[in-house]
Amino acid sequence: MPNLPISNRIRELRAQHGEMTQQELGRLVGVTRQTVNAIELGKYSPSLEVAFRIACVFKQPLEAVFHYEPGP
Amino acid sequence: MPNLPISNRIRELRAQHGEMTQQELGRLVGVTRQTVNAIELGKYSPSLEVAFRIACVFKQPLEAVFHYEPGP
DNA sequence: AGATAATGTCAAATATTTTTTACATATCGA
DNA sequence: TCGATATGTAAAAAATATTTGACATTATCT
Repeated sequence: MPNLPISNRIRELRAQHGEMTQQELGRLVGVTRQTVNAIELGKYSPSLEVAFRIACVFKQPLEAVFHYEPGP
Repeated sequence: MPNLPISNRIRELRAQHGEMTQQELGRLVGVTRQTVNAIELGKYSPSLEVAFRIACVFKQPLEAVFHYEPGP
C-alpha cells in the first residue's frame, strides 16, 4: 500500500499556520492525530472527503495541498 | 454513509467524451463499473487516488470534477 | 533531573471502500 | 421479437482507511 503517487504539503501548511500540531489539525478535520500523521507521511490515500476537509482548514484548493504524480 | 457533501460531474464528462460508458471509465481508471456507478451516484467518498485518476482520464483538474459543499 | 508536548509507530478492532457475482430494467438495432 | 449493451442495485467477501490504546523518542521548559 505504501508508495503512493500522491504527495502533500500538510507539514509545510501546518508550519505556516502557527505551528499547528497534527493533533489540532485532526481536531479541526474530525480525524485522529494518527490519521493525520499517516496521511501526512503518505502511508495511504485518504478519502476524498477527508482530503477536502484538510484543504479547507488551510483555506486552500485541494490541488494546492495534494499533488498527483502518476507513474509511467 | 450516503448524502455526501461532495458532488461530481462524471456523468456529464462521460457524455462529453464520446458517450463513454461507466465500464470504459472503470477500465481506464482501474476500478470496476460498479465502483464507477457508486461514485458517480455519490454513494460514498472515493479514495483520493481514484478521484485523481478519474479527473486524469478527462484531463481535468480534480476540482473541476468533484465539488466539495460543506454543510453549515 | 523531571515534566510536558509533539511526533512516529504498532497491533488490534472497527468502519468504509472496492470487488465479485448476480439479477432486473431499459434502450437500441438487426 | 430477439440479442446485445448500458445502467442500477444488492449481498457477501476482500481490501483499505480510520480508530483506539499504547509505547518510544526527541525537544523544550522549569
